[in-house]
Amino acid sequence: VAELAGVSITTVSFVMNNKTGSNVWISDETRQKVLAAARTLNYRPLSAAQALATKRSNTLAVMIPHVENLFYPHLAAAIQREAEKSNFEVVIYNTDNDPGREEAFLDALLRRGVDGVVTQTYQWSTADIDQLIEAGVAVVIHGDRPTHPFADNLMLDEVKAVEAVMAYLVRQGHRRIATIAGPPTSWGGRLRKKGYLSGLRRHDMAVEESLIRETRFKRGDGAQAMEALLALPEPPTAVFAANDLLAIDALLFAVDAGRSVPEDVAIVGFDNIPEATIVRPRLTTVHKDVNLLAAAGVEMLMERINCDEVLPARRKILPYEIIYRESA
Amino acid sequence: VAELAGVSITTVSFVMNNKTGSNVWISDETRQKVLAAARTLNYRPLSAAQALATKRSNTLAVMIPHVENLFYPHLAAAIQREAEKSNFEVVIYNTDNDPGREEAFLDALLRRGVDGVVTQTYQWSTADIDQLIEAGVAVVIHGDRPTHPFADNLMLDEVKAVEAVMAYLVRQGHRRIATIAGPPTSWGGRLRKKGYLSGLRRHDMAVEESLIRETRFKRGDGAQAMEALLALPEPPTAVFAANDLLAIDALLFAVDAGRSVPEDVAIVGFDNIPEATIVRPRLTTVHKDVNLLAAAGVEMLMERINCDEVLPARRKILPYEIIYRESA
DNA sequence: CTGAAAGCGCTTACAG
DNA sequence: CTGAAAGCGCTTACAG
Repeated sequence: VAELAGVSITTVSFVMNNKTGSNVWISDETRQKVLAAARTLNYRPLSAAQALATKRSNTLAVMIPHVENLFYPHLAAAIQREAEKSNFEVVIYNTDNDPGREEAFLDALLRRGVDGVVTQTYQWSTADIDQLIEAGVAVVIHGDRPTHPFADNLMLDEVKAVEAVMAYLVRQGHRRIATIAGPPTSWGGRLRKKGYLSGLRRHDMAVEESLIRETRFKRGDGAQAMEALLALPEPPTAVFAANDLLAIDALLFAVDAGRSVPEDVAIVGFDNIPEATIVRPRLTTVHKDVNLLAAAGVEMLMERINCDEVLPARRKILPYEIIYRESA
Repeated sequence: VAELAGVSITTVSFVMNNKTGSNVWISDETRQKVLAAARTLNYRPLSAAQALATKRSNTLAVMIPHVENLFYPHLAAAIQREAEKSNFEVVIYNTDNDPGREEAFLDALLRRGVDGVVTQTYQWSTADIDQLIEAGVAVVIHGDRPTHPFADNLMLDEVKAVEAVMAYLVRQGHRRIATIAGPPTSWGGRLRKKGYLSGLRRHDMAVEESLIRETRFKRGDGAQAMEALLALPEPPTAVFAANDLLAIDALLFAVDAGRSVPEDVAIVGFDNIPEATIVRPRLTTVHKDVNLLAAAGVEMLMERINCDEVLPARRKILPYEIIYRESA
């Protein structure tokens, strides 16, 4: 390649990688020559070749379950910024919650030989994760499922967060609290529902099936759920939605239907996406910090990657915070 | 690799790639053997090795200027879905409009040896694009800059779209129309401003500097601009914002300041992002179709990739549509 | 119908 | 301080 400018290809490789370590020394003179040549030739080592030779791709992957929820693009971007600091590339993969696409992602991961992945998945089995681990890829999972002896978990204490929301709602005088729960197939949906249920219990409120609406995490589903809730003979005075997408949907439906929020129904969400401040009234919600998540995730990944043995599972719980705005 | 299951590594490669073409024939028997072995071994060819051997990465890159504008995550996701049909991976790169990150992206592109890229860039020079073309990567650019003899352009007729918006506003009786123009460094900003100006001209309205606010494309900037506009001795009765992010910002500011939209000020945006329907009043805007953009972009890329010579520049203009909602 | 061999562009012991 | 050589895991003429 760039040895057209003086020396051996070995030497070029050494200076490009600053391999001035163990028993390699490059004279300043040749180093300059090489650097100059590289510059004029506009030389850039092909990452595919490097990956092949070193068995390290310097690539991280992140899987996001959908794009329409701004939380995920933001998370992905944050991870990208974070990974750059360690000179890692990141490839972002959107599955739209499609099991087929999750499988395809697993395949792509393995074929590309990424060094690590941070993911949130509905479908992967322990066997799938085994494959990754065996292939030497580090994995951190958002949420607590599936648990795996050699994969890390990264999450908020979502149950506790929702319990705190419930306590707040009760303090506001609410005794009929509904939830728009999201899909039970998602760990987030399950955890948040669990928090709702235990919140009910702690305050001696009965669970009423009609106040629990399971939905997907899709735009539109929140409105539908809210419609059903408002049509109840005895409608709830407050509703906790399992994420902001749903909450905003529900809030808009209520407002457009002529109810006032929070007077007629209080609404609180989860995630704190940017849209939470552009609806009126502004959405009260629990803040899930994308940058914290990204930093912690990449850090855990890096520790695994820069370590020879495969570490046992770790679990990291990040802080949450309730953001009190106008909807509750 | 998987030849532990019978035959030569050549044969494996042949069956994996269905290379049953020119002078290669594989007996059904061996084919089955190989397939079976591959399955039990869970074999997946390493893409890095394939890329190295074939000089083709089967990867597309897309650069997006920011994430906070949902338009771009959506565009990226659409491109990803589209590329999958041709069995291409796509790597998404977010620059946040940072020139340094744009440079880094160029570098990453070249090193990774992507086959094609669709981009929208403020900073790349013709020389930068030359580098890509020479390296054999196909490039399609959103917008019309920089023009390059061997890169394709893909865009709406943004000028005409804005002229249509202006005509509509005039038809509604507006004679004092302002614009929140976005940055003049972006082609979108420039084009849309051009449309605004020519719209003014067509309807014999004078251009008034105080009615033209140049901003970044950042959340918050629209509010600031709207504040200035409303504080004018003679405020505008309508404002065209260069994108929905800005428009929504402006709309919220006006509403929160007690003006009614569109009675006191009409507002129209550009892009038609999902948020446009979650503000009240709902935003009137021009629809820029992400799926069309993605399909056309990937198609142009594929044509270049599957063609031996390098095609001369082409330009594709996509249709736009004004979506009339409540804000104007 | 199938295999041996060279080559893709790098890195890394190993010699000198 | 520097270079020759093997090897990373694939593909692809070329022989047979």
